[in-house]
Amino acid sequence: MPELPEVEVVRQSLNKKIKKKKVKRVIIRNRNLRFKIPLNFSNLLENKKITKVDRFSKYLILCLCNKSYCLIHLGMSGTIHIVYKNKKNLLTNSSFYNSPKLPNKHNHVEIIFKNLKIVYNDPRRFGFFQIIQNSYLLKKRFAHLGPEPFNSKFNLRYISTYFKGKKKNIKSFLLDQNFVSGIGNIYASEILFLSRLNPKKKISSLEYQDCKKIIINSKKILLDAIKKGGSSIRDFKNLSGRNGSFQKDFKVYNREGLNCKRSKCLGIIKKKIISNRSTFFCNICQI
DNA sequence: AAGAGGCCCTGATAGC
DNA sequence: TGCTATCAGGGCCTCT
Repeated sequence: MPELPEVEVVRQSLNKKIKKKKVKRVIIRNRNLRFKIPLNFSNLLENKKITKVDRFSKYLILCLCNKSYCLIHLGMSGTIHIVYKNKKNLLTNSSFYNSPKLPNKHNHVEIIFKNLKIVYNDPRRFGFFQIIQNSYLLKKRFAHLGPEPFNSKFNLRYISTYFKGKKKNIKSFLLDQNFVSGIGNIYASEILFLSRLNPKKKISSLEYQDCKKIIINSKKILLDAIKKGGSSIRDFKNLSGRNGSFQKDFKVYNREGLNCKRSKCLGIIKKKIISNRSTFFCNICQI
């Protein structure tokens, strides 16, 4: 489900709902996620105020009033649902009518506040929760991750330094979170289409202009996706149960066999497995 | 060190 | 209807 834009959309709505609210109670329904939720997890959250909801890359960060942090990663299939406690609220809140029915299977964690609770659901269990004790450890936790595309550190000098001595194709670098963090399989294909670059192209053959395009278009695609509420393929919805709409803007992802959307291009979208993931590109305008 | 590949897990869908 | 195979938006680990 979630690449940086989807996680950012969740962060924004979550921040509105739980910022400055105190965690009353935490219920663990199922500890089994990528990392097993530790027995003292509830204790570390209960009675703490959420100062704000932050994000880095694809990680949600609940900032707690005692300067510790609760990391949430949604993995491939993690979703967060919001449930209002008060039935009157339910009936008057318009978002209620758009809300998906709360799934009853694969709910792992419920974080309960005074008027509402958030429920974490994750069928594939690739997501996780993790408490980080302080900002130093938080920094350390993210130390292996490259800059987000929005960061000014993601520049030409950085890219050429990083590419030195490496030989893979450009698609696998966009997916490499050590190189640049936040881009996933969907947006990697879209960024390369916009840059007119073949995903199989080796980084050694990239020109100065190509790298420039990658920098600009990474920001562009992700920002555009955030603005449109993310991409809703499968079950991604924001907390109000609304779909994002960026999937309508996909130029190549999931469009195998269809015509290229670039004006006057007569190409057909092809699908190839690159770095173990489906990759989509136009066979004519992406050289 | 870099790169390829496998693995964690469940569910939806396609094909027989 | 029911079986099996394949695929899915992430990230970590091991082996060469």
